[in-house]
Amino acid sequence: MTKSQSLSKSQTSRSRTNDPERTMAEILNVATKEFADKGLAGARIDEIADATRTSKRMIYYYFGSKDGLYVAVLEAAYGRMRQIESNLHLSDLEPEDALRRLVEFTYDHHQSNEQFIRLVMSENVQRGEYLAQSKEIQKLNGSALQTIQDLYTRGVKKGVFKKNLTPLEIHSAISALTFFNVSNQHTFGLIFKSTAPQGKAQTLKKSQVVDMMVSYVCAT
Amino acid sequence: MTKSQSLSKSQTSRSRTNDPERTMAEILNVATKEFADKGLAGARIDEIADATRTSKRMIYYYFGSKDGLYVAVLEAAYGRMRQIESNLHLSDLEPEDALRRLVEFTYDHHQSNEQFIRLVMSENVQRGEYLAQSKEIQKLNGSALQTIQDLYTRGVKKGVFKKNLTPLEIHSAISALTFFNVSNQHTFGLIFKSTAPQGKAQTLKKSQVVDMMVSYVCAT
DNA sequence: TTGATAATTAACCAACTGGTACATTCATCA
DNA sequence: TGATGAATGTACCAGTTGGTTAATTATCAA
Repeated sequence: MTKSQSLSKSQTSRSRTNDPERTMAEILNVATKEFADKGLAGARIDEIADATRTSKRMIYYYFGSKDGLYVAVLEAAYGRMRQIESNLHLSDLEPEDALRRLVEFTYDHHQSNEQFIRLVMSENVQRGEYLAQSKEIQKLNGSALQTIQDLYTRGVKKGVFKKNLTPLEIHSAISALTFFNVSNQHTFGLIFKSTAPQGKAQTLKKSQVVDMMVSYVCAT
Repeated sequence: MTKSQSLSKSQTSRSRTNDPERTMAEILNVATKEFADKGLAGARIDEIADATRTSKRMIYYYFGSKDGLYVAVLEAAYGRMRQIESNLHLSDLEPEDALRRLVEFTYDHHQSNEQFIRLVMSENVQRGEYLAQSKEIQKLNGSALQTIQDLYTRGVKKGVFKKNLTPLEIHSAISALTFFNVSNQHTFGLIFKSTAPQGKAQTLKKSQVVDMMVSYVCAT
């Protein structure tokens, strides 16, 4: 327990802690929630500040502007994403199993990271204008494709995969099927809710997405 | 040439035309562009008004509020969409050809109606909050599914389609593959642009989407 | 200890933005 | 024709919002 914590909380003027790292991290954390929730235009700097133990001034001190904060949030979110992605160990598995595993992982990952998906949606509504400003982003392009490249090459060599597919095609298809399921759940739910009475269930089940990808990639 | 046009344009006080239908239609039209472009929170009533031959007052006169206008825009966009969708004649074709045709149509349609896609994205960022307010929306749920239902049943009877798929599953898969391609083009383009040097080309080609759907729906 | 710099607070502001009050003109029908 | 309601234009407003000014406190190297 530090000395500052032993003071009464109602004291307004006494005892401040300087902890830039924690302040920045907290701002970024709260801002991520807010931007994911309301988008760039819908988010309010004042609300972000209020949800923080620090003040609005600090946001401008560390991030310069609302846009600057938004870009920082995007960078952090994409960074986290890449890190998680790189933790798969697909090279131990047979190509077809590896493909299944990759699809299942991506499905679950999108399913449980709605916040990230909402940030990506917002950014696409803004035509990638802010993501383009980030220099960090350039670095993380290849990794996901490399994983697929390896897996696919092994499968083709073994004769179980169709020839002439590109890693980008495969990645796009997996992304499309798993992303849409989360991103468009609300409008889809409204339009087809009477037809699909499965409660919270997604319209595309995990097994279906796996089947689709397997039947597409595997040789007939 | 009407009498009003023969007057000097600098005349501020003379000659007004009352044309409520045209006024409403123009507002709706401009608002659709603006909301599709910037989203609900990003759009500005003043900018919409300025892009119109009428005034901001008229927006409130006819649509009550910014939200009201936004809901009207959503309704009109979904209505147009449904109408176009219903103009396919798939019952003349063999099941497999009909499926191909449906996928191709949907692909092209999404490709050439980015405005609609952007509205749907915005609305999903807002968790469907405004679409849910529309009573019109309830009416248009079944039609797309009915088309697929018919087509699918024929295919199963003929033995060319897999059994135990639902129309909703098929519709979802087609939507996902064609929607994502447009909706996420910007972030995807930024991350994989160095890897995919095809200029404006989408990452998922039409033929690929058709192949995926055919190989998924058709019996092996 | 001290002095320079980094971190933080609180009050403030000008521009923006959704919305409105009010006066006025058009269209229509008795 | 004239009067009544619908349609429209102008000017305005109050609350919001991103951003700032200026003063204060913590931190740490010399």
